[in-house]
Amino acid sequence: MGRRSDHSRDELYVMALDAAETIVREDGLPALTARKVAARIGYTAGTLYNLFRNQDDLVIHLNARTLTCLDTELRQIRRTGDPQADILALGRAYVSFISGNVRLWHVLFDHRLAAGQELPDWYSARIDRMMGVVEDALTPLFPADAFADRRSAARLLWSAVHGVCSLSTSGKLGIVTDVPLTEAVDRLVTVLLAGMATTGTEMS
Amino acid sequence: MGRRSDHSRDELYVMALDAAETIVREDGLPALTARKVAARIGYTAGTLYNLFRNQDDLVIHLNARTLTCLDTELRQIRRTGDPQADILALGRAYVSFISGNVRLWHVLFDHRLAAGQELPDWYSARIDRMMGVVEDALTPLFPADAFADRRSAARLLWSAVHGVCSLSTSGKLGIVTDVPLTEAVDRLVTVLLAGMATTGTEMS
DNA sequence: CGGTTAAATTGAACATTGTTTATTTAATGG
DNA sequence: CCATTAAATAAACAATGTTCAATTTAACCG
Repeated sequence: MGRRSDHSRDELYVMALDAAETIVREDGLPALTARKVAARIGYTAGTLYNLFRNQDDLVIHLNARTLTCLDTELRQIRRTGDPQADILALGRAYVSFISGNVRLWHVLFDHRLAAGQELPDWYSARIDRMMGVVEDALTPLFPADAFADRRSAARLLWSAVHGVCSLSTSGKLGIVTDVPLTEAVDRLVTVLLAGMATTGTEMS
Repeated sequence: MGRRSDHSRDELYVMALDAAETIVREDGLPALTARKVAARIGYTAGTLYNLFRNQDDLVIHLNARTLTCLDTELRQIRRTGDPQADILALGRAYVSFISGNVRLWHVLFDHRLAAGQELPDWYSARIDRMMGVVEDALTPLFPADAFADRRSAARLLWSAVHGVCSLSTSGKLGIVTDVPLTEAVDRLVTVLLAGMATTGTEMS
C-alpha cells in the first residue's frame, strides 16, 4: 500500500509512542520490537523509520515522555519550606510513581545507547529540569549563592535514592524482603539530611 | 567433527567464561554473542549449549565470577574497627574495582533475566556473602543482637553507593562532570554515617 | 585388539530481530 | 487530468538465540 491520509505525521508519532508504552507496560523492554509497535498502530515496521531514526531513538522519546510524566508528578508536591518534609514528600512521590510504572521506569535506566552515542541535549535538559525540583527543595539548606553545592547535594541525594529503588525492584538485592521500599527511602532521606546537617552542607 | 579430547568439560567451561569476559571487557554486553564466544575458544555455538543452559545462564556465571572477584578485593581491606574509616575504605575499593572493570561491572546490573525467571540460590548466596563484608564493618555501630538492623543498614548503605556509581558511570546524570566519583562516594558515606549516628542506628 | 556404546561436536536449520530499499500508491497542485 | 512528491509496503539482508539430526571419536569392555 502507498501513501495514506489516515493520520498526520504527528498523530502517527503519538500513536507509535502510545503503542510502545503499552507494550513496555505489559511485557517490558525486551518485548518492544519495531514490528510489534507497527502492528499495534496498523502499519508496518518500515513506517516507523519515517518517524524515528532507529529503535534507540524511539526508546529515547518514550523515556522522555516518562520523564515528563514523572516531572509533573513531582511538581504536584507543594513545598512547605522545610527541606526534611519536602524531600520526604518527593521521595514518596517518586516511589509511588515507580510502583505505578515499574516497567516504564526500568526502561529509563535499562536502555543504553550503542557505544559512542550520546544522549541528545534536549533529553539531558529534561533531566536537569527534573533535578531542579530536588534542588529547589534543598534551597533553605544552602547559602543563596552556593549553586554548585546545592546542585551536587541534590544529585547525590537523588542518586542514592535511585540506588535503593533500583536494587530493590530488580531483585538483585534482598532489600524488599526486609523493608518495604517506601520505608527504605524514608529512612535514607532522613539519614542523609541529618548527615548533611551534621557534616555541613558544602562539599568537602 | 565429533568428540574431541582437546579439553575437559571443566577446562571448556573456564575457557568459555574467559572468552566471555574478554568480549565484555572489549565491547560490552551487546557484543556478547554465542557465536563470538564459541569462535574465540575454537568451537561452535552448539557446544556452548552443552556447558550452559542458555545465554542467560552463561551471563549469570560470568557475573558470579565478577562478584567473587569483587568480594575478594573487598576482603583485602583490613578492618580497623572504626566504621567510618572502614566503610570509607570499602567504598574506595569498590570505586577502584569499578574503574578497573567498568563493563564487567555494568553487566552485573544491566543483565535482567526473562520474566518469571529467578536468580539461582547459589548466586543470591554470593551476594549475601559480599554484603557480609559491609555488615562486618558496621558491627561496632550496633548492639550485638541487632542483626536485622545491621543488615538493613548495610543494604541501605550499599544501595545508596550503588546508585551514585551507577548513575555516574552511565552518563544518565551529570555527576561525573561535577564531582569525581571517588569524592562523591566519600561524601555520601561520610554523610550517611553521620546521619546514622544522629538519628540512631535502629530502623525507624 | 576389535566392536560397541555413548558422549561431544558440528553444521544446518528456524524463527526473530533491526534496518534498508525498490516499488507501489495516494495526495497535491498546476 | 497529469506530473510530482510524499508515504507506506513488502521483500530482502545480516545477525541473533536456540535446537537437533547426523557424524565423529574417545572410552569402555569382552
